[in-house]
Amino acid sequence: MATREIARSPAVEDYCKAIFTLESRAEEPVATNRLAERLALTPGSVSAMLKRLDELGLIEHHPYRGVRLTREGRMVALEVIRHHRLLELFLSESLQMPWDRVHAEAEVLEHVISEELEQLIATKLGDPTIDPHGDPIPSAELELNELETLPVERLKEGDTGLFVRVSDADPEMLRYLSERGIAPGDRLHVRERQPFGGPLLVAFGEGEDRREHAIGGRLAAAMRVQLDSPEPRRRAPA
Amino acid sequence: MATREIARSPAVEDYCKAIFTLESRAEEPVATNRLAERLALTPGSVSAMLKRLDELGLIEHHPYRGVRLTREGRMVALEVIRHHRLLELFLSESLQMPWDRVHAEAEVLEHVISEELEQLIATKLGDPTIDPHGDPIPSAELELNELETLPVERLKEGDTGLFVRVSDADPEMLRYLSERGIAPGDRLHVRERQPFGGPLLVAFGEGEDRREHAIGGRLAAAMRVQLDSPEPRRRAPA
DNA sequence: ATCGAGGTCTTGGTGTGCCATAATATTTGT
DNA sequence: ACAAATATTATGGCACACCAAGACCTCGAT
Repeated sequence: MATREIARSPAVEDYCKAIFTLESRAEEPVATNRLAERLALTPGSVSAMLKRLDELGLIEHHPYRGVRLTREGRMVALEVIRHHRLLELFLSESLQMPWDRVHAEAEVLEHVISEELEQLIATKLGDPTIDPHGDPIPSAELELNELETLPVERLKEGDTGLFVRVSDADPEMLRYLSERGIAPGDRLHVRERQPFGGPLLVAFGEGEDRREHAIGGRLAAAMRVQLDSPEPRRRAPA
Repeated sequence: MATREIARSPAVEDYCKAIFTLESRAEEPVATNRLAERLALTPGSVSAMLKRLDELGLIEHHPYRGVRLTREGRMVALEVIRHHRLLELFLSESLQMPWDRVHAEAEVLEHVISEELEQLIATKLGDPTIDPHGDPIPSAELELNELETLPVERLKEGDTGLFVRVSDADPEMLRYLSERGIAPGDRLHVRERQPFGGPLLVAFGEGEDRREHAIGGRLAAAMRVQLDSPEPRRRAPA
């Protein structure tokens, strides 16, 4: 029952990666339609592929019930995610590629770099643990430690914390943030929360650099924060 | 009649690249079998693909007569070769990947890097003109200037010159050379030429570093030299 | 100069991976 | 219990490879 090395096409890897991230957002098995949506494919195509992945032993597919990764499938996903995030950091750090472009480039490269190149890049970067968007990088042994974070939209007035992470998927958003000098690692402080699902007024940075910005909409959902006072919080926004 | 950007799969690019290099070794159009051999495919597969490439306007295929690149096809080839050689240099220079491994890695990466990444790499390396094996790198405008070189096997006793280039295709060979401290850029001097197609005794380097090696067989064909006295020479070996 | 023989090349039929669309099946909410 | 939402199967297409069969070319012997 050795790990099967066959049939690891870009498509297969993309499916595993997508299932992995959808799986870690919710406890239930992943639905075909969610997957189709995320991969920008038709449900029919996805259904067919799921059958194959099941036969390959990468997922467990219970028809009409959804899908879960096997241990093996999870390894594939983590491997690819490690590649992706190392590449993002590498492109941004070593080649000065702008923040908002590294994602698209890494999306392709992640499927083709050798283990040896992965290793060289990791070493060159000093075995980093987070990428430029604040996403944690799985270790060489494929251990991933996610930290507990909240999206900005769930913060309350007076909350302080560290802006740690932002989805890398939308270049527009990243450009918006970097134009305003906001980046993961910044301290933040919620000054005011407007009612009716409106934006939050948030101060970023400290001392001289301190600047206020209104954060709302999809942006407030994509930006994630590590709270100073880790007081537990329920699902629903205030 | 704008340059058609469609249908540039890795396979298509590999065909163009292979045709390009075969074409530049001989004046006649490239034969299907040569191509099949170089790409490690069956002639049948190649034949089918050549038909497609012709329809795409990348080659001119005269059935049973061989194949030539069009201007457009040549551009595709040069673009990929530029990628390949920049990547080789980058991997070797910026990431310390050993000389004999960069080729295989570049072989895959060359098809997937964006124009922007190409640009960043070129800039980082200072717009280099030769790669670590001494192969010239096409400019951003896809101009390639090959220098006149002779394989070591065609040198005569007493010849001196610069070892400028070695085929990147055989890692064994590259490892052999680097173990002995021989690399493109070394000066060389032919001490003795053994008869009956035997090896040549060649001194590399100068002063302290000077060392003699016997070079023969496929190695003597793969290593190329820029002669000090560019006295013209005929085809056949002495 | 003609006629094979043998190498070279192309064609045709297949298979695989991955996608699409359309028709069909299953589950779910009311 | 049935419409709506969700998922699956069936069928087809495209890219790209393989093998086997047949077409074409060349060259040497007559």
